[in-house]
Amino acid sequence: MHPYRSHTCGELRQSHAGQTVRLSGWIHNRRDLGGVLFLDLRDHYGITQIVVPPNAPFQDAISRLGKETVIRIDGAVRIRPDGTANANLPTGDVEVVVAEYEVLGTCQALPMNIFPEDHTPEETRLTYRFLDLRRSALHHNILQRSRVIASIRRRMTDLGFNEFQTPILTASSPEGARDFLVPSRLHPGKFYALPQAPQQFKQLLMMSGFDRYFQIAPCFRDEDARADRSPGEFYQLDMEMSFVTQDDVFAVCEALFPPLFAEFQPTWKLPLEDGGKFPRITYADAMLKYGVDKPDLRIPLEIKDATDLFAGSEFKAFANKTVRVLKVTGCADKPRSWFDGLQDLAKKLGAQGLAYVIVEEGGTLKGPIAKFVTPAVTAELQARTGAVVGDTIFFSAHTDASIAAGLLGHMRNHFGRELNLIEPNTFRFCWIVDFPMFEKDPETGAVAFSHNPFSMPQGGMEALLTQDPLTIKAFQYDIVCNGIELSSGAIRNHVPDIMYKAFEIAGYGPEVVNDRFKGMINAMKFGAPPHGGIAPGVDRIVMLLADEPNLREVIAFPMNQNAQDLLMNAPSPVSDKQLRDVHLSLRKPPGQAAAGAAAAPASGAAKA
RNA sequence: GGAGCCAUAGCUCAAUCGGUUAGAGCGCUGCCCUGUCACGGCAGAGGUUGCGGGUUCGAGCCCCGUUGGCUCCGCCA
Repeated sequence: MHPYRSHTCGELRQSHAGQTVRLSGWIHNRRDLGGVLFLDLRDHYGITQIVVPPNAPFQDAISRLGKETVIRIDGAVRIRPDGTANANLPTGDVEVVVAEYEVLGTCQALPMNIFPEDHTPEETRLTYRFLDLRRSALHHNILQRSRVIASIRRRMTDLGFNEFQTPILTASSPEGARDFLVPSRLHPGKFYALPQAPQQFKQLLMMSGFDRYFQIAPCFRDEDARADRSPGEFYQLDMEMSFVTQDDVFAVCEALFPPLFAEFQPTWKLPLEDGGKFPRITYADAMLKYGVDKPDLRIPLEIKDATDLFAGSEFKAFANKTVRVLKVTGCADKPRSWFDGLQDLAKKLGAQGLAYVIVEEGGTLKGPIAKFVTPAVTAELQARTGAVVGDTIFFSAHTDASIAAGLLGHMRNHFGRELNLIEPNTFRFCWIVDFPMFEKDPETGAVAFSHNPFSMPQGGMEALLTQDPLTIKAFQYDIVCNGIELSSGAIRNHVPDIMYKAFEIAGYGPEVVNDRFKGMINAMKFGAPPHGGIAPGVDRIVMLLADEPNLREVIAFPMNQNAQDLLMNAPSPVSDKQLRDVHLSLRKPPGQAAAGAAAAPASGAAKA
């Protein structure tokens, strides 16, 4: 017989009755009735009830084993007595009467309960992640992640894509997020960088003639964390295609995502437009109607412009500023404290406050700024927003249109949650298209790339030569689902002259392009195909499919908000020898780092 | 870099307006219990209320500072 098991803990049924079996697993729970003792034995596959009979010589010893001890048991499968089956367990019709057992792994006092799965501080969960991962909720999420990725690979292959690997140690990129740097031992003073994305490599693969590329690609960016943004590293479903238009890229995503999401969340609604397409919203429209470039379309609220209504107003807070309004139903009867809370939230977001009026009988307005709104403007506001008696109209005004829009964008999401307006159990996808190619750097006022410098400007060279750069749009697009930016992509610029010109507009001479994008600009001069792609975030896809609000719930070993791995204790100091090897000295060694460095050789020795 | 919230037993939480010996459930230890499945019952151990300072006759509670965590802003081509 196998030393550990003949069956798994999720396997036994009535048909196994009478067989002698061997099971191994964790002691999940224990019910000691004095005479008879029940153990729930758990492994990856399930839970099986083990019975220790009253006359067993080892009953006292086995009853003292703590939860999460790993044991092996031998025993006979039998059908449970009438009325004692457990319908909640797949194995609940049977039990195993233990004849012999062996402890395979002892367990100390636990820092957290595996069962029942009560709330535990995240710091504890991350420090003891291997315990957290045993709990069914997280265990299931991680397994689901594995299945989602397997499904993605199968679907991408079926769509004609080939999977490639690209380097992890590569060159630092001049734009974008901060790089993680890796010092070179062989080249003193030089550094590798971990890729922020395999952007140039995938384009080079297209120029190498491979036509359809994908990769479940690790990406590294040294930026601060958010609930939907892991610090340091994350995975993208990176893809790129040759000889395609924007519509061709969209078609691939529309063939991939709806069936993928239906596979893993089959009961949820996934509304699509005719032909199975995602709605397309221009960047400008999204900023106007939703105040963000990643609108949550499950929330049935829409922002309207009211700039013209207050253009010459005597109300200085609104006059000659961009004014946006948001009608909200169902909050007029909220107490004053609720509206005060909104003021605090608005201030937190950097606004002066959040002006509002409530529509009353007869079309009059109530509220702190009601006296500044003339009857004519009131009528027009009601017409534009559709506000009726009992509705509240919120205002946002700023000289910078995007700030005015942004405040109501945040408030729109806030109201969605607060007033329970979010359409339940639904995935609302959309495309955001026509992103601007350039934007004004708010600090320097200079023209800079707005997103990806490798995107093809709409209108090509002619647009670059004739248009105001700030009006040029790019073939640059995002997929958004339920207010989460799943991915961004673009049709790339494959024409060297247009590339040089675009960089010139952004303030970089040809020598910069030649130096920093040497491989790619070179490849573009030797017959580059038109190409484009997109890179949906795998972690965010799994987060949506698992219906989790936080990325850490779908990552096996995540870092905390401060980019620390509490389980592996990273980052950590290194020894002086390691630093010397890579020609580094610490600029400002803090006291604790010096102490840690002294201890490092010991851990190094342990490894060897 | 900045803001908000949080920090009480191993874990989840409570402790009235600042007032007697800081409580309960889970877990742990011991005992009882022959059909439980979140088993039940009895008893017990377990606390520098994150840390430092202050106000006060008296601080878990108020004030200041600090550390850590989460969320958000900046940042994320």
